[in-house]
Amino acid sequence: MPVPPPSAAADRCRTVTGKVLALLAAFGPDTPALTLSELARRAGLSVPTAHRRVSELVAWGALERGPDRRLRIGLRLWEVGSLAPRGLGLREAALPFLEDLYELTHENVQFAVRDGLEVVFVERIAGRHAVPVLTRVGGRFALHATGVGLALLAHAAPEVQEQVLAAPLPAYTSKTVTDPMVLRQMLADIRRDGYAVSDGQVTLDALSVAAPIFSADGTAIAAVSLVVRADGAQPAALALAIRGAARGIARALPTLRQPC
Amino acid sequence: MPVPPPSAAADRCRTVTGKVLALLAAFGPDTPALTLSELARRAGLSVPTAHRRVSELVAWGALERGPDRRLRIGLRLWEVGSLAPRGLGLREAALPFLEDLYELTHENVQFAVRDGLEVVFVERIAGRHAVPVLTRVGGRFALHATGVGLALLAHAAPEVQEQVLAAPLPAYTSKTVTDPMVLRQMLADIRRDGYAVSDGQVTLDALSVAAPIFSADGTAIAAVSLVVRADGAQPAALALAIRGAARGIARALPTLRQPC
DNA sequence: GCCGAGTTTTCATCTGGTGAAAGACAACGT
DNA sequence: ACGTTGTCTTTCACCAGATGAAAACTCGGC
Repeated sequence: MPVPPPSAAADRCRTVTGKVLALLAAFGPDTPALTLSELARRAGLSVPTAHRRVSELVAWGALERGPDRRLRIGLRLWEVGSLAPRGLGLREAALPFLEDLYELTHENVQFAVRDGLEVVFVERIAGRHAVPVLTRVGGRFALHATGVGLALLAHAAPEVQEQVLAAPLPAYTSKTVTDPMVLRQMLADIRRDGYAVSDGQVTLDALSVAAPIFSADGTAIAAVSLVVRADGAQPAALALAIRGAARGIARALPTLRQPC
Repeated sequence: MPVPPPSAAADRCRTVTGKVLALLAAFGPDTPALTLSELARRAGLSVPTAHRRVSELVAWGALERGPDRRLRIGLRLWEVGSLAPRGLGLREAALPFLEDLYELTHENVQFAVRDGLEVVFVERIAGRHAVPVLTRVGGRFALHATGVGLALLAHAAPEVQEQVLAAPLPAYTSKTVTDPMVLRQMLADIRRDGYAVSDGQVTLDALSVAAPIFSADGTAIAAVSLVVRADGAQPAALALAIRGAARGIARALPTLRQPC
C-alpha cells in the first residue's frame, strides 16, 4: 500500500509537542482508525516512540483503542475541540437559523468559516432527498470553488484575495472558474449583490447560493449557503432567504471579541 | 504566595505530553479564553514552560490567539476532534432523524453517548421557543438524572450500573432520584418499556423522554431524547416518535463498534 | 508447534526541556 | 510624565525525560 503523505511534517517533529501533534494529524476523514505501526509511519516516528506517546494520549482520552486494537480520535479530544469559538461557538448561534432554512427548503444547508486560504465547513444539514454534496463537517475546500468560499473570499482582506488569485486555482469540474481575471470580477459582483453563486464548480449538478455573515467590526467571519440541484435553480430567490438568515445569525452572534 | 506543594494534578505533568494535555484540559465551557499566565496556572506549569508549549500549539493551530492576546482552542483542533467516531461519526448518522423529530415537535432534541459514568451530549437542537435546558454540546452530566443518561444506564453493563448505584447520586433538583433502590426499579421499568422518562430531575420545569440506540451487537451506544415543558407533557405519546427515531438511527449507523 | 506481523519492554545515550532570573512591553492610576 | 503592576518573552546552565536499536512478548493463522 502506498504512503499518502511522504513526510511533510518532518520539520516539526524534533520537539515532543510536534510529535504529539503529528500523531493527531495522522488521522483524517479517510483514515479515522489506524494501527500503532501505521500511525507511527504516518507521523514519521519510530514505533517505540509512537507507542509511548500514544499510551499517554489514550490514558488521557485523546485517543481511544477499539476492540480491534486500532486507534481512533477519542471523545475527550472531541470535547475539547468543541470549545473552539470558531467551531461550536459559532455553530451554536447559527443553528436555529440553519434549521429554519432547512425547514423552509429541505435542501442542503451549509455553514463555514475561512481558515487561511481554505474554507472549513462547520455545519452541514443534509436534506435526505437533496442533491448529494462532497462536503463534510470539519472538511476543507479551496475558497474559489464553493459558494461559502466565494462569499468569504469576496469580503476577506485584500492580501488574502491576492494570495488566492496568485496561486494556481484547482479545478474540480469543467465549470470551476480558474481564471484570476474572471474570478476578480466575480468577487466584485458578490460584493455588489451581497451573495455568491457557485454553479457546478464543485459538482456539476449542484448549485450553491451563499451569503457572508459579518461580525460587529465588519469582518466576514462566516458564511451560510444553500446547495440545490443546478437545473431550474433560482439563485436570486434563494438569495433572499439566505441573506435573511445571514443577518439573523450575525445578530445572534456571541460577542466573541469582547475585551473584558 | 509561597510555592505550595503541587496538588493532585502534578502526577501527569512530569512528561511533556502530559503538560500539553494539561494545557488543553485547562479550557472549559466556562473558560474558553485564557491568558498565558492563567493557562499556566491552571495547567500547573511555570510560565516559561507554558509559553514554549503554547507557541508550538499556536503554530500548529491547536490553539489560537485572539486580538486580545488571549488563547482559545483552535479550529484545527476542532477539526481533528471532529474525526472522533463517537462524536461526529455518530452525529452524522443521527442528524437527519433528529431533524425529523425537531420538525415534528419544535422541542429540544438531544443526542448523547456514555463515557465512563457520565453522559456526553453529542448533539442538541434547541427549539427557540422550547423550554430552556442546561445541556451543551460537548457537555457532561451524571447518568442518573437526564433522560438520555437513564436510557444509557439501563442498558449498560451490570458493572457500570453497580458503580453508579454505589456512588453518591448528586441531586440537581428536589425531584432528582437519589435513592439507589428507586433508581434500580426505574432502570428495570426503562428496560421493560423501551424508553426512559426524567421528570424535572435536571430542571424542575423540563421533562425528558429518551430512547436508547442499539448497535448491531446489541449494546446501547447512544440515546436520543426530547425535552419538553413538564406540565401537560404526554411521555407515552412522545415515546413513540422517539423510539421510532432511535430505530431509524440504529439502522443508519455506520458499522463501528464502541471501544472498551 | 511454528511462524510472522504487530506490539511492548529494556537499556545506554543524549537531546530537547526545565525553572530562575532578568529583560521587554503595555496598561493603568496618581 | 512618572512609576507601578501585571503579563509576556528571552537567556542560560543544568538535568530529566525522550530516544532508537534490539530483544522479548502476544496473537492468529497454517
